[in-house]
Amino acid sequence: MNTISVTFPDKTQRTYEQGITPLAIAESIGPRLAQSAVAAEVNGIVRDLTVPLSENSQVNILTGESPQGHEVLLHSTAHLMAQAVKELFPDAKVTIGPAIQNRFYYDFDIEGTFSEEDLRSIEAKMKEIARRKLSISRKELTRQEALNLFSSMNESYKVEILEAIPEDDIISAYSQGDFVDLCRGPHVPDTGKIKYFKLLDSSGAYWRGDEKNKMLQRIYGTAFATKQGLKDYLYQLEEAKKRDHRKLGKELELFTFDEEVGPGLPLWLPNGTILVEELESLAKETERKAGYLRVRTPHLTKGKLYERSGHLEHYKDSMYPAMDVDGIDYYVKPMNCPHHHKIYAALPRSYRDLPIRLAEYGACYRYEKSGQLFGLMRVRSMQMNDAHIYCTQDQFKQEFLDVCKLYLYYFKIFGIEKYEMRLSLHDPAELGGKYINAPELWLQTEQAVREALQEGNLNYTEIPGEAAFYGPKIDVQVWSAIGREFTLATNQVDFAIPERFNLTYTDEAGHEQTPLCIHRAPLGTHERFIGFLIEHFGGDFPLWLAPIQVAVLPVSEKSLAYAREVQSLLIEHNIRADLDTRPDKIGAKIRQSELKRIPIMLIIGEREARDRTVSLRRRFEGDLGSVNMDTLIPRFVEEIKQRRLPHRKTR
RNA sequence: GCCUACGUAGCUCAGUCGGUAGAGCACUUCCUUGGUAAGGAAGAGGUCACCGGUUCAAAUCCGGUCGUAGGCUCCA
Repeated sequence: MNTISVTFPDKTQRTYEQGITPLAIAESIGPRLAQSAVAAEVNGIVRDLTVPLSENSQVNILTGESPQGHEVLLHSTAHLMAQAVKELFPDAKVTIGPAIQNRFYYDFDIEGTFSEEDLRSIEAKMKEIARRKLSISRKELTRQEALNLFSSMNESYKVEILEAIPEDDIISAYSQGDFVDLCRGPHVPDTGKIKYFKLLDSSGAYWRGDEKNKMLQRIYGTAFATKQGLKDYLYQLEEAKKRDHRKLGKELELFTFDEEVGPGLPLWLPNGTILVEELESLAKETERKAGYLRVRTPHLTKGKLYERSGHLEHYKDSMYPAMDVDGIDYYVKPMNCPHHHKIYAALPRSYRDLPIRLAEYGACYRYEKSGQLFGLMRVRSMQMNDAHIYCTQDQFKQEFLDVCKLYLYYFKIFGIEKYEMRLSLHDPAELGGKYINAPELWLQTEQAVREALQEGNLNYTEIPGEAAFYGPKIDVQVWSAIGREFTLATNQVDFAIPERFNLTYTDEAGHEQTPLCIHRAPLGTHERFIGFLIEHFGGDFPLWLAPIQVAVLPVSEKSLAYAREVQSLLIEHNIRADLDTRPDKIGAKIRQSELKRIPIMLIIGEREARDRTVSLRRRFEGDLGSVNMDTLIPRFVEEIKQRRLPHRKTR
């Protein structure tokens, strides 16, 4: 019998008989490894544990705790669920069931829907099948065999998938007991490997994600290699719910929605308004230093402007319908750009004036489809920290880089560590169609953007074919504590202006030239940004943002007069201070302030009144002892001015 | 927009078989004047989302509308 040499990740080598399976290798290393193995990475490819090895190989036995192993486990759990569904609902047709981040789903075509009880009984059936320890085996089929098999099973979706598989791909099916599924694999060797799982929820999902197709029923679930892993994940989901900006927004009285006002139209309560205005101050201060000029424009505009801008042609579905004013169509604005272009065009411009950076906290209205609305993250009325930079070709790279640096400046202030910049490029094949036909301009600008990013040492990924119709763009993705991904900031280059708005400047030689326009919103919209911040900070805002910065808490009415003095002193120094005059005990007042997540508490009893001091208590730090107000106030003022982050880690 | 679920006091939520509305917190008043996460008592607070239907009788059953949530799709 021939032998082969197997190399392990730690570079050790062992010799085995040719045809040995990774499972047998795992057994030879130790029973515990064999027990927890779910798949094997053979020469860099994740494979089934039961595939025999025919040649010298590098082998990494994967347990369900490795990322690749976890994916296999999740995928196999999806199959287990499909088997359970087929046993309970024989008429259900299976479609696809992939693993996603920490979860899996499977889409079924059934009559009606899955109820909560259905999920429970499916889960119970899954446990039962898992206990049967059915071995999971792979079989490679010819296209015709596969078509015959799935046609005979009446699995029309599988037949449809088969028809779309390219000619030379290997077609494989996995079976466990009576259940057979068309699948590329790999899978765990038997259902007994699947121990710790939970079905999370069900919902509708279109076949192939296309709303023209039939609505299928999707079930989401999760699975882990260990009991603790599952427990931790479910705990994490619970914790994430506590940080949900909609829940915190209510608890901390930041914003509200009202049925009579309308969906997606947030009302900012006084506490939330403080957040909005602090962000505005930050942006105004930053932009003033960066040479931006502030402008203001109306909310209503004639349709003619949006014909010129191209919005009515490309964007009409997302605009509120026109209102008729004296026989002329007027629209509420969905974007500020056309107005800013008009401001640029209002005066003759020389190359000496450029770059011109026009900034506005402009309110916009977009008609989002009702199903898209989501708390503050997706709304119909919004305010953007918008600006448009008009510059020459020569100035473009520097201007673009400066904008990107602005992002980083803001991210540092907010302690945003995880973000991703996505550079969306045009697709040359669609010039003149999806993209305006200016091939040289595209290439030249995209290259300038790349260089700007590289010079700024910014990490980014390139996404071909995702640019706006008028130019390349950078979107900045961030992830909220709940794990939702959001496009917060955007930075776009606009080529469409020259032809549509006739914007010009006079160059050194006295010739008319067309400027480039950069459209940028580093904080995106107030609504989404604050929604994100609420989740990012879990409601514990840094001092400069906290709606109530200081709670003044008198121990009893005897020290109320001095407490009032302290509050006035704080307010004089522009510190937002609340005074708790309720006849509660000090413990209760502290609890209330803690629940409201007020960062600083000043406790004032007779001792403090006598010594003219305060007892300082900070959230997450507790009692910090008695301090003189004269030393305390400059410290608070400085912390606010520098916009320092809280001591505690925010994520 | 589509699928599904949900909508009861300011908030969080009970409410059985259809028989006319409940708790905790918050709020108001009173007692208590206290020392670092809940002192005590009383009171007030509801068109059970809205509209219609079935019924002697609807928070409860049925239909519609509005809103919210989880998805699908799309985006700041």
